[in-house]
Amino acid sequence: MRPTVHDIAAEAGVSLATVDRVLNGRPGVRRQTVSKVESAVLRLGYVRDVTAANLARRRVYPLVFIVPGGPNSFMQNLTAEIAAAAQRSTAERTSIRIETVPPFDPAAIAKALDAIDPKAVSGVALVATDTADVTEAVDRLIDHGVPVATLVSDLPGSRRTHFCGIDNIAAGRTAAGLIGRFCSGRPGTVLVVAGSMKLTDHAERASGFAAVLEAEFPELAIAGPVETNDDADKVRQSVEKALATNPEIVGIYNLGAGNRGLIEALSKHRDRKLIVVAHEVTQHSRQALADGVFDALINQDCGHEVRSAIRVLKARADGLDLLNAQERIRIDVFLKDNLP
Amino acid sequence: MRPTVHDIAAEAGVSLATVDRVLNGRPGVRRQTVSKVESAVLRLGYVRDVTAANLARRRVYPLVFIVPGGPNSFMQNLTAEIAAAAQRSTAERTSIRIETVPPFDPAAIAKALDAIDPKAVSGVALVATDTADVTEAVDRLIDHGVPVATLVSDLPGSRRTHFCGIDNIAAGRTAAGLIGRFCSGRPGTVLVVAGSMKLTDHAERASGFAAVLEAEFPELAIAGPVETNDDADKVRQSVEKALATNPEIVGIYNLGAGNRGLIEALSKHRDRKLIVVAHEVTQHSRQALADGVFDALINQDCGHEVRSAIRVLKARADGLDLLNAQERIRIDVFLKDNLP
DNA sequence: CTGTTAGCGCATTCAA
DNA sequence: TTGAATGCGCTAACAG
Repeated sequence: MRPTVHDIAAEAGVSLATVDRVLNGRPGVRRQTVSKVESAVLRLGYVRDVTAANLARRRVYPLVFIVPGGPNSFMQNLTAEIAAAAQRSTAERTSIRIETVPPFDPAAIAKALDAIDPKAVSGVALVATDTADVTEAVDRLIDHGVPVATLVSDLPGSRRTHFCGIDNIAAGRTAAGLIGRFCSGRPGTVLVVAGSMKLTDHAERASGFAAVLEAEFPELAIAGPVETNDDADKVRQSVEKALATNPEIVGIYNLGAGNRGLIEALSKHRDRKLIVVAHEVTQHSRQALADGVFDALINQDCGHEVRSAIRVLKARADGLDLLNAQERIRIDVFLKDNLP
Repeated sequence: MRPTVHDIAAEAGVSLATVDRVLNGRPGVRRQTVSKVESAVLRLGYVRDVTAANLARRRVYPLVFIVPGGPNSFMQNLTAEIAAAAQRSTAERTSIRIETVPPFDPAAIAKALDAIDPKAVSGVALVATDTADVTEAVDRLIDHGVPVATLVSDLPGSRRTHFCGIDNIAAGRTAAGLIGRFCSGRPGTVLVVAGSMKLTDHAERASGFAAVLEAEFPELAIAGPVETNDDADKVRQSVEKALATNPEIVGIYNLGAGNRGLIEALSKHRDRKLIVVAHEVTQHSRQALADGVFDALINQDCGHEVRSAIRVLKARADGLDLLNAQERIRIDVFLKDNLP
């Protein structure tokens, strides 16, 4: 039978209320008494029953998610996953608010962060752009004691609590390994398409990609990265132009969004046998992979990211520690053979 | 404020105890009264607070895990993950017993299953061999109302509650896609090495592999599968013999265990530039991938599998439903670039 | 068949 | 600075 607060109280020769004060670090207890309780806790190996505590205190965790709006399919999936988590909120004792901000608008993110009342919230998660205003707004929340998790794209300069996303350098390296091997020694150029180098995830993918391609596949050169702000039309135009002007291109790595544009551009060049790797499984990219238009997709499970963010923020709000292995977001590699 | 049992009692004009009887489907309540309560539940949109219920009834979930012993690194990792989960048992209200049985011994598994007292257990998980005795023993437990989850390798002929593992056909297909593309058109033979075709996971991988290789890479023939009972020595001998006698071999797919033996055999043939794909990240396979001895590894996250099994069995014991997306075990594809 | 009552393990008034 | 008493939402004796 595991010990309860009653056992501690008896063992320490104090009342329930005093035990509770010590356990929760509340003031108004003599040094002497504190250590009496603490040693009783140690002696009996007491661990608090969190569910009972949450019941007694009627705890709910008000959480805010800040995500970019716009046509980006991945972000729409992400938002849907947050909404799904919000549906489960009573069972999980959470209360989730989704705040949509315009895409690629650091000021809007900073403003949304600053509008949050630190006392009314037990955690914040956001898809960040790596800019000074956002970093500062995040650190302000941290200073007010609010746990902040970055989602999908990290904010390395900040003091954010946790990053819920993949290792994007490794993702870029993986893309290079795949393209390099699929090209099987054929020399040429690989076009790299990105959304914005101001996004940490994009910048990291580009650097990981370049590192491996240079080191292991010297026969392949890199063109770009061209920046498209994740706009499908710009992606289409950029790729069409590159394919028209550069006959050396043997592969394309789209490390950002806008796969729709890429697919359109490729539809006119089915004869060129390009090796194409892109990110995120969406309706369009899935079809392209199945059709052999894409050769591989690198994916992050945004459902996992959202669930992880919630677990991390809740745990942090209570000062509990978490299961690291469970929070590691995997770099999913999909060929058409293992598409779920 | 979400409604409680008190609200239901008031709304239905009955006592707390009666509400509880109806909610838990216990007998001894008039038809009339039952429907009064049920309609009150519907009207107020009541959902039970599971944590409070578990507190009141001091619920614990006694779980049994049956796993093969022996030198297989993957199974050792799996056992370690179960042990880690057992450490967390107080917080998760579980009580986990690990039962180790000799590897490749269906009778031992069946015996262990039959030794379980259905009344003393709320769920069972096992790594199954697909044989009649095991299938029947599983179905007997199911008949006694015990939820049973298969772990890693499924038991398709049984009425098991859930399979915690990867889609092994897709895993085999993926291996074929990888080997096929990495061979880049070079004709030859791929040696397939398996543990035992009596294991559903191995059989499924072999069939998925063959299907894709035949359909998409007609220049590649298949030799095998040779069965090794996951014994590293047998793997080494089989591979050495095949490499010595068959100069056509350009690739190897080890869909079972015993990677140590494979690595030893390959160490004498570094000049042959073989494409090698194997399963499961372990100490040895990880090193082989980093060294370029292996070209890719397909992995299943056994920590995830164990956590999933626990969630599934607990949910099933209470008749709750679960988050399917969270329980899908991914086919991890590792190149040396994304090895964690 | 139905209701009363006393907990589960913990937090929190309100007095002392 | 400390303690007694009450309640969180639910279950389970025990009566009636």
